[in-house]
Amino acid sequence: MKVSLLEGSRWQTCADCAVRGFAVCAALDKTELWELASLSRHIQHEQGATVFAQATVATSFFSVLEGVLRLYKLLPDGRRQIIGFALPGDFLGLAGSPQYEFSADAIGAVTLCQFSRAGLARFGEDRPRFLRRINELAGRELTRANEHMVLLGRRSAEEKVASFLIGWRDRLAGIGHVGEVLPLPMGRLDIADYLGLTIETVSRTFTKLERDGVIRILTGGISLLDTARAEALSAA
Amino acid sequence: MKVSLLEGSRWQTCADCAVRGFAVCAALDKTELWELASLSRHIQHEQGATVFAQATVATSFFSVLEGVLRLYKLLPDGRRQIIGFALPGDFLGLAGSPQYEFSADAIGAVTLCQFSRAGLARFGEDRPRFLRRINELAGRELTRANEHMVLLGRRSAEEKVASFLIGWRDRLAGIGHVGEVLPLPMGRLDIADYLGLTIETVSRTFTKLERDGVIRILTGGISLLDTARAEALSAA
DNA sequence: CGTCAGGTTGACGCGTCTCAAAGTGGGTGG
DNA sequence: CCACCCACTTTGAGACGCGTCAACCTGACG
Repeated sequence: MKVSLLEGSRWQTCADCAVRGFAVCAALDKTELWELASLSRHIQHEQGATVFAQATVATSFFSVLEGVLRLYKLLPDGRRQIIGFALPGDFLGLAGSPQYEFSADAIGAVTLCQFSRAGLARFGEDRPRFLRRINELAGRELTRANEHMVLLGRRSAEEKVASFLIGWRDRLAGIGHVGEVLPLPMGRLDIADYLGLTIETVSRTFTKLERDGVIRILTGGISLLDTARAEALSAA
Repeated sequence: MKVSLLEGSRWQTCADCAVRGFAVCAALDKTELWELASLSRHIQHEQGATVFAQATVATSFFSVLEGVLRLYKLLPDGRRQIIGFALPGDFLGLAGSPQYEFSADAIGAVTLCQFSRAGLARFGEDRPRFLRRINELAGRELTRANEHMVLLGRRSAEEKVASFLIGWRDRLAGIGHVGEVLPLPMGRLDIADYLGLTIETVSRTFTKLERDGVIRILTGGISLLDTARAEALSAA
């Protein structure tokens, strides 16, 4: 069974944008929205494409419209840490540094709303409501980062995988996903690099969770059989 | 040899505050500074005191004036992850959530500038310059968090310790610390919980680095003998 | 039906954790 | 001023979880 995620949504203008309700622009009124629209353009990337790379000049901000991206940092010797996955509504560029702090690439096809750094900075300069919105998103990101640190530093492999599944389920729920099947558009290697594990350990842990009746493994996703157990592991 | 850190600095008004140049208030002009001062009060905490605890109602924001705090999250079973150390100039409360996301306690004596949540929120509400300053600090914090994730997920014990030392050196340098001795006001257990290791592993790794001529261990700090080597380990 | 990328499984080794004991320095009270 | 105490740190020995290396499986696609 093939599991898909947020396919087929389309838009015409900012006002009826699919992520209007939870993206950066949620804070704006109609007039501002029009002005912002004039600063943005939609871009698409296909599976695997790199949207921007760590340490290159940060010329743009992005807001995700459709699809999922992996955000990661590389060590000189090639070790990779995925610091997060970006979903529709997520804003990229919060760090505000002149170079990108991490790389981002598309997992599956993605559609983004692109803004020039300078343009958006000028737009926001004197709009407290917009700035507060940015703060809100940054705060949320910071909270996620803090929880991720606990996961990476203090949890076992099994707890890591369970936390990831629960966290992913909750994020998808937050953008309106329903259904008893949890799509996992990223591969095992991405999950491993997100959790600070190897692909083999992730695979073994999935198998163990399935053997224990906590999940069922499907192609492209899983199904949570024993939610309580998974949540316990994830909180533990 | 006892190593001390930022002892003895005093202030009278916000205008000649010790952290005036790099705290939140750096963005404010004289008039605003006076208004902000009326919203704040100085508080002190002694060694080991908890300033605020995870999951309690977040009634205040804080700006660190003197001393060092550890910021940490606890798992139900007592495992602890230190997500960062707060130094003079650091602002606490960026997450903006109604409950504190983590606990903070004093390592040694600390002096803080305390603001009521509501008061500061009102103050900032319509001051873009202040909001942008908050954004800047949040961005910096986010960058640090991202790097911390790489450290926790993808580095060996030796690399972790070296990264910690280099990072700590740079942060102290950033607030004006000079001298060839690097003070470490936090204990080994704090370092372990910051790096996602056990105290024994941290201790062993310090010893190894000393044996290899990279550092010299002093009471309350270290001295970096082979900076290049330490930096190499830290970047690796 | 062959190919290929991604996923799974197994055997083994290593790095870090665990448990235990001894060392060290600062502070306190006699 | 010394002796004791206590928290913190260091060191050692052994166990174990996860990484490594290698082989095999599976499903999608041509």
